[in-house]
Amino acid sequence: MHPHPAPAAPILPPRDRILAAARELFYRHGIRAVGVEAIAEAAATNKMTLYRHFGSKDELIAAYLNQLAKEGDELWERLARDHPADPHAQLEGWVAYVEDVLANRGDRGCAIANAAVELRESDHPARKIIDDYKTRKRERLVALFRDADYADPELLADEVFLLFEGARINIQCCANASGPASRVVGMLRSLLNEHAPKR
Amino acid sequence: MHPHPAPAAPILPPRDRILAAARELFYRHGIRAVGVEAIAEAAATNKMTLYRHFGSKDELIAAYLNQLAKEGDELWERLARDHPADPHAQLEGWVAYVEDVLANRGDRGCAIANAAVELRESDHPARKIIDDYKTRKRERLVALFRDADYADPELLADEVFLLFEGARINIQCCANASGPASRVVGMLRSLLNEHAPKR
DNA sequence: ACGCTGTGTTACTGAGCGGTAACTTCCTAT
DNA sequence: ATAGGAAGTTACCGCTCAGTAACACAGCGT
Repeated sequence: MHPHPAPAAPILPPRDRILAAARELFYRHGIRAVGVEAIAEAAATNKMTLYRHFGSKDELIAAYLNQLAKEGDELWERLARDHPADPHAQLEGWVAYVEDVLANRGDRGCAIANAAVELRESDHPARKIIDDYKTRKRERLVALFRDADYADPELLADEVFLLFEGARINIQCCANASGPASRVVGMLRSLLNEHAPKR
Repeated sequence: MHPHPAPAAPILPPRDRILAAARELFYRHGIRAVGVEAIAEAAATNKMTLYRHFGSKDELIAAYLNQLAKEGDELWERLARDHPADPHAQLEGWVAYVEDVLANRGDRGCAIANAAVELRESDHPARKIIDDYKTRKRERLVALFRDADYADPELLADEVFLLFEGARINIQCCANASGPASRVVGMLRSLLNEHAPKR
């Protein structure tokens, strides 16, 4: 009942509300399809406050993508923390995460990949965030396969990486939910087993 | 020198020029990023003529996607014609096509998949075209693997399909050209060999 | 009391968008 | 020769967009 610091206040500062609203709307309807006014309104605030925190829509987009990239990175850190010095378990944990993502009805694909499709200007501030994130993700997979003593970790990582990327883009092309994406987790597990290194 | 029917006239009727311009601009800059005025101008015509041939931008988008889908379908028909009753050769032909596509510098991914990302309204006329095309493509691959007597043609087709889709989306996320996509042709050939049926 | 800072509110600008009206020009079929 | 239709031209409508100005109002620490 303490009024001021509100231990777990349900009301966030405007900047966080704006970022949360942008995240929801950008992901659901697309970046170019959503105007700043709609975001401000969804954040229960107004355009002026939005522009005080983010100098332009492009900056807001960059902040949106930075947030997503940060959360993506945290997944890997969590995997490493939960299974220290056990790359096999980390790989399994990642596959479980993939399973979760693909099981989610109403998934609209990878928000970062979608942003790459929508933002094609090569000088857009978002491009570096996108490229860096995807490169980092691929390198994490390679490192994991290498640490797990798989032969040809680059090739295996690329294969696994592309299967997941393909699944998430294909979801958006098939109203039919029983498309190729529904089988990808099985493929991943098979790949891990088939190429399993010396045990 | 006959003036009228112009045997191989370099000047196409307006409708074709508009469609060609739309194709170029939509693919290069994105559908939402390009206005009808710019398309008309690039087609060396004007907005009125554009609207006489296509009732709205959405109809133009649909025509654009229909054209792409038709050309995609023609690839498969050409493969079947070039290698009649030889599904193995057809598969090899498809891989060669994939190799061509991925070797192309400045590739911006699958135009149809990109459209799926940009056009999320579930009632957009483009959605059906997109879904149908991707479903058809997947089924063609399945049929080809089945005809070629591969075991589990659905699984193999999905794997190959998703690898290609993943490669084309990933190209747009990596300024770095030596990304995972550069290895996908090798993966495809390995898959075809590894799972090769009784010869 | 004071000022400071962050927020809300309203109204506005200028540009670009999709789409249309009205008229002219030109080619072609008869 | 003439009429019809397709194409070009210009100007316009209404709307939405990103971004800004000016001002009012709060809470806060001093």
